[in-house]
Amino acid sequence: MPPLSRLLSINKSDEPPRRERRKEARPGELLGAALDLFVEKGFAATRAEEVAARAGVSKGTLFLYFPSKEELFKAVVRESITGRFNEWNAEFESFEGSTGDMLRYCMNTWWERIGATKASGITKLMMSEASNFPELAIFYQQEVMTPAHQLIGRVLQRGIDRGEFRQIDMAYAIFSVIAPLTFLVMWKHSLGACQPIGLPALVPEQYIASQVDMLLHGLSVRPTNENPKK
Amino acid sequence: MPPLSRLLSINKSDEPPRRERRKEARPGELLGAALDLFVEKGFAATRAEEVAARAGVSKGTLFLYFPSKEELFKAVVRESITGRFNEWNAEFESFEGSTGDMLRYCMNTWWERIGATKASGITKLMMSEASNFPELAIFYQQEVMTPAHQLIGRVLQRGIDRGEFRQIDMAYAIFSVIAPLTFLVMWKHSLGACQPIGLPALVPEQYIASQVDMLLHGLSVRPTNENPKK
Amino acid sequence: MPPLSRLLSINKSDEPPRRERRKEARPGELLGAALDLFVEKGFAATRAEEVAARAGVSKGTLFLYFPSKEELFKAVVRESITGRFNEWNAEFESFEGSTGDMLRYCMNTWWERIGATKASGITKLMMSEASNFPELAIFYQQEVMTPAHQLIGRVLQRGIDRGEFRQIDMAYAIFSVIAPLTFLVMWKHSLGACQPIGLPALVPEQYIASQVDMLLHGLSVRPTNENPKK
Amino acid sequence: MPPLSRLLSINKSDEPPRRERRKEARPGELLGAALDLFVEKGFAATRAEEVAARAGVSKGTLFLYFPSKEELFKAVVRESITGRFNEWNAEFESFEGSTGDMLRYCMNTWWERIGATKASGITKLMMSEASNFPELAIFYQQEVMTPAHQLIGRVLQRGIDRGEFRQIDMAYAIFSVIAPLTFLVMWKHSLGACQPIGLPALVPEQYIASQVDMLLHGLSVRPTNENPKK
DNA sequence: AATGAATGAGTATTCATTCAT
DNA sequence: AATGAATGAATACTCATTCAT
Repeated sequence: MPPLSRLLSINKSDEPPRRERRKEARPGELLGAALDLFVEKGFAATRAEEVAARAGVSKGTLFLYFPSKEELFKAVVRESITGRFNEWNAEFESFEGSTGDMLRYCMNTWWERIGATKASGITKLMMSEASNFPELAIFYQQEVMTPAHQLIGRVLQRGIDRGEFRQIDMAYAIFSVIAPLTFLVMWKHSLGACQPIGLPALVPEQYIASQVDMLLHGLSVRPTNENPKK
Repeated sequence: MPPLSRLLSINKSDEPPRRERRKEARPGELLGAALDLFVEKGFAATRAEEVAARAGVSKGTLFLYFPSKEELFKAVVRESITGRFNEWNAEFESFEGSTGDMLRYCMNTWWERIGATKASGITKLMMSEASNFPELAIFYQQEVMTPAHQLIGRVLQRGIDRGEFRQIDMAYAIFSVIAPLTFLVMWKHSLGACQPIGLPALVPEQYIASQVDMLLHGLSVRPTNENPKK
Repeated sequence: MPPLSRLLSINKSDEPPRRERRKEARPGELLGAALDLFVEKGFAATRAEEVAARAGVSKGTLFLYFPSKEELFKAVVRESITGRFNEWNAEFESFEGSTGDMLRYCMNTWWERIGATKASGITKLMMSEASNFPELAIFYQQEVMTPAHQLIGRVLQRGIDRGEFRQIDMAYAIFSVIAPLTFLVMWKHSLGACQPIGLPALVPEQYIASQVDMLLHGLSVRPTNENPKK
Repeated sequence: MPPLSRLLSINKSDEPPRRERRKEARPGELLGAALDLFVEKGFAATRAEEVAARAGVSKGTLFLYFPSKEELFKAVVRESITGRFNEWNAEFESFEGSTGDMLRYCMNTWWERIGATKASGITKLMMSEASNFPELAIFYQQEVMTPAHQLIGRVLQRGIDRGEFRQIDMAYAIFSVIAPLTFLVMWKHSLGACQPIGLPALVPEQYIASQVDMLLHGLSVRPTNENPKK
């Protein structure tokens, strides 16, 4: 049944809608727009039409590529995860130099490749929506968190083995790397965008430098004078 | 008008809402139920009827106390934030002992009073919903983050002044306290609930102990052998 | 989130919408309206809002009582079927008189109780939508067609046993009763409503009288002069 | 322009549509596919893309031949109805033999040429969709029902005139021929496809034989012993 | 005060139809 | 002529909010 407005030849504006054919590019454009909006507003508060509009297509086109909003969400998460650790593992396998430098390089590189890009939104997304998408949360744990733990664990172990780092409880020490980075992206995607006037903004590079500095001090083998009684 | 203690009762414990009818308790029960659900599912994905049901009242009653779902959300945040730092400031003003012990006490106490209780959900909420409620985010920054920064800043400064901690960039060092604690509540309320089988669970007390340990090492005045070239 | 028009207090007409509370009566009213519309336009072409409007309620109310349009359809069919044959079986069990009279009474009564009422629409519905609702079609076969076959079969057998009717192939003879009645309701709900000008309308009572007459002639024991060679 | 025989090909057989590309056959294949689907699912529940797919062409091609789904429906009905009675009238005009045989031949032939073929779907369609397409219903009445009435009327009148049939109310007696045949196609296209296990299936040829038998008995001139009191 | 039936704007999704290729 | 990507009006369904009881 043709829409009434079309039968009556009603055209609100002079510019006809652009009907570009970009089948190859569509999914990527839609995933990008969806990532932006899901990160910014959350899954439930993001309207499908908004995603389509930001990707420059109509509502219908979105559903041409993703069968439902939920599948779109899953695709957004999977897209940003797929095959990200393989390259990293190789890269750090061949790293030469002190493990301290390695850790610093590791965290700075993470910022450049993940933290500073849209991909960091995935972390925000999962933290915010995990309980609404339990299967995805487990998938994320397996595909992202576990490999990340392993990679960091290997770096720390290298430092200990080479006598650069002190003995630590590895399972929890890993969080000393993960926590500040995770906090950074959460901050960037939430309160960081609502900086109240008067407070100095958090500069990511400086934040990371400070965290690395504190971490390397914390891992150093020299005894501290802190808590001598303990 | 319900007594303030009732209104604030959601901060005190995790005990499930009582289904017995105590008229004066209604707003508090609703706020408690709302906090639970908003934290778990987000603002948009939480249905008003669900909140009412969990509070043991009917849908209509919810709107008797709160004019809209949005106002309910704001009330949840505001109630949970109200003046927590006055007592804390006083408490730590009178603290005697090493600043290291003070910092450890500080972080452990935060876990007992905030992190382990429903109140920690507010942090999760604000991180997740900040961009949907910018005014609340600014309110949160002013009422929670800024006082927290100041309190932590004062503790760290005490350590430096007393020669216990090394010289650091205060603005960023504060994040070395805030980041791990914030990460903990985010984790607890999101991915931590979706532990994939086979991985060891994160035990909050041990996590905090580890973070404190690393932090105090990182703040210690002794030089490290890390990056001797630098 | 309150609808914008309500926040702005836009009221298009002076008469406020009637908010009658009629929980008991709603399902019946909705089923009645749905039967009308499904019969008239088919399942797919009937809009849920239309059903609600004809029942004098809003869209939302419909879904308060029936979880989906499909469930509404099923309820419509089931409602018109439930416990219809019990009374009939008893009634005809106690019939006294010739079986011819019985059959005439049977078909006239069917018209009064079913054919002339909205219930006849169910037959039209099932004939039109059977392949869209296969499970319902089977349900209808079991709950309506099979009992009807049995009832008619018992009547015809009575006539044969009493020597009033000739020997016939019972399985197919039953259709000599069912077919004309089914045709009548199909006609009434379809082409009968589109009588082209100039043609005489089909008067149900006369149609049934004619069919009964033909049927009883057809069942009579006297030999016919038709097809003597056969 | 495809030859008429192609356009009408849907009336001739039930053979599945050929997927090989014969450009000239497109409209016919589309009409065939459309008839199948409209009959099976109804107009509203049939998707244009499905019709195209079954005809082995793309969605766009359908609208190349038919300006809208509604026009496609009308074309399906019109094509299937076109002039069928001229040949029949001539055929039966020249029939020799008893009118009983004529009527039997007539009904059997109808089954072979119409009832057993896809063309019978048109009857199902009109019965189901008449109220959604009143103009088509009137068209159908004029082109199919009225000629059919006249043809049957002439046959019955021949029997009466020749003393083979008893006096009857012609207008209604005609329905004694039409009703069982119409019922048969409705059954075949609806509930007949949902035979519940355990029940014997309706065999069309036997059904027709039974109906003819009953009809000829009913039309016979010999008095019956039925209702002697009346 | 409390209830829960009723409302209707809003949203995901479908699908007839268009049009660039 | 044919394709199928793109469109957007239409529709089922949800849920915050209202209000008669």
